[in-house]
Amino acid sequence: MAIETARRREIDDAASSLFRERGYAGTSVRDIARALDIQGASLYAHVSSKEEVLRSIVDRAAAAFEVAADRADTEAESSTGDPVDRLAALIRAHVGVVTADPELAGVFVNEWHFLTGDARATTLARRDAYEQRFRTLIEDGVAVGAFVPTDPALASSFLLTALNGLAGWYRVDGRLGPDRIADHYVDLGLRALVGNDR
Amino acid sequence: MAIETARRREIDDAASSLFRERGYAGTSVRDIARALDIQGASLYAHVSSKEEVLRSIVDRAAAAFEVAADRADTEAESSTGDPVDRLAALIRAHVGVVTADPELAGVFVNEWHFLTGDARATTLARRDAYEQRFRTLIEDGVAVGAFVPTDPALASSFLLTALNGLAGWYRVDGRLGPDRIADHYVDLGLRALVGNDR
DNA sequence: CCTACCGATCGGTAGG
DNA sequence: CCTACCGATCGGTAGG
Repeated sequence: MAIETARRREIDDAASSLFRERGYAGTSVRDIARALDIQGASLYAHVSSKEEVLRSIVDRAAAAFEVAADRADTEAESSTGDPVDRLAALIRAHVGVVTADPELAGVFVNEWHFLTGDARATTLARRDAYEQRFRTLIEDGVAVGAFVPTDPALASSFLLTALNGLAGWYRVDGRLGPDRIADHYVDLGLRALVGNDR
Repeated sequence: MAIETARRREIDDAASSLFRERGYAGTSVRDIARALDIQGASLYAHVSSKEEVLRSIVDRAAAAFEVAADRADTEAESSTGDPVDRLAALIRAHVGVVTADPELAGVFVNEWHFLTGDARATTLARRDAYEQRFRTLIEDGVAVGAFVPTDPALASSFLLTALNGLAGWYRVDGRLGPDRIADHYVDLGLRALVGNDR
């Protein structure tokens, strides 16, 4: 785990915002420094490389999604175990992470592939595992007849890209707040899989 | 309209592939040239700037989506006028464009914001107009009771980001072919909006 | 389409 | 966190 000072976190936050707007490759180390009112070279007092900043952001985002999904799953499963409720909780958790920090989520979704080496491989594995939660849940739901018979891999890709798309267009001062968006996304996502009106 | 020679098109194709993989900012002019086995500077015999290449790709992609949507709309409307059928045709058209040229579509979806000036403004307007097709169709469908009462702007964002997400993960040699994917995406998209099983 | 070259900017280091 | 600096690479031009 990286050392985490207040300044270090300010760097991540400034970088998240820039990476989301202009992309990782389109953002220079000096752009990040300028946002913090320091010299470009001064950034290296806190950070060993530009990629380390991306790594830090992506790691924190991945953890946020995983923690939210873990909590959603235990809560929903302990209450009913119904695949419909569990998927609803998972969708709500995902939307919650995105709306709580759209910069963080946006970088995780769109910029992770600029990572190299182990960080890239590890991130890919975490992304796969996260998507697997959706896929397995859909498989289970189809198996017990809670969901319409559909291709679980395709359905989870459809759903997850829709949820991730939110990280691209969500604005804090938008027309709909996080809860209203979550409600609608749960409705849309479940209806796509459940088929009959509930 | 730009001059279109065979070589010019090869440049676009090589660039599309690179832009989709590494992003516009992460791809150098020399990367594109290398893919064509020429010198970096030689590219400027065919092209006035790196951004012009992006502009050309984005314009062609935008036109492909518009043409496909126009055709889908006239065909579906002339047959029934049913919002469900019209949306099905629109989804199928969109998936068709993406699977026919995922590089072209991927660059349009993810790299258009690197455009500047008029090209950026024009592209933004075309994207808005395209999304408006979905939104209006959903509004109409809700109004006549063909779709579940839902927020049309949110529903169209949900749907369109799911469709665009396909440009990120679709591979020509993947498990499912274009038609199967289109079938499933139509099912998922319609079910999300129609609510009761058909 | 090539060679030769341009100024600007890139990520990063040295030494304080 | 700063100044001063590094080699490499960037998009692009001149002249053939």
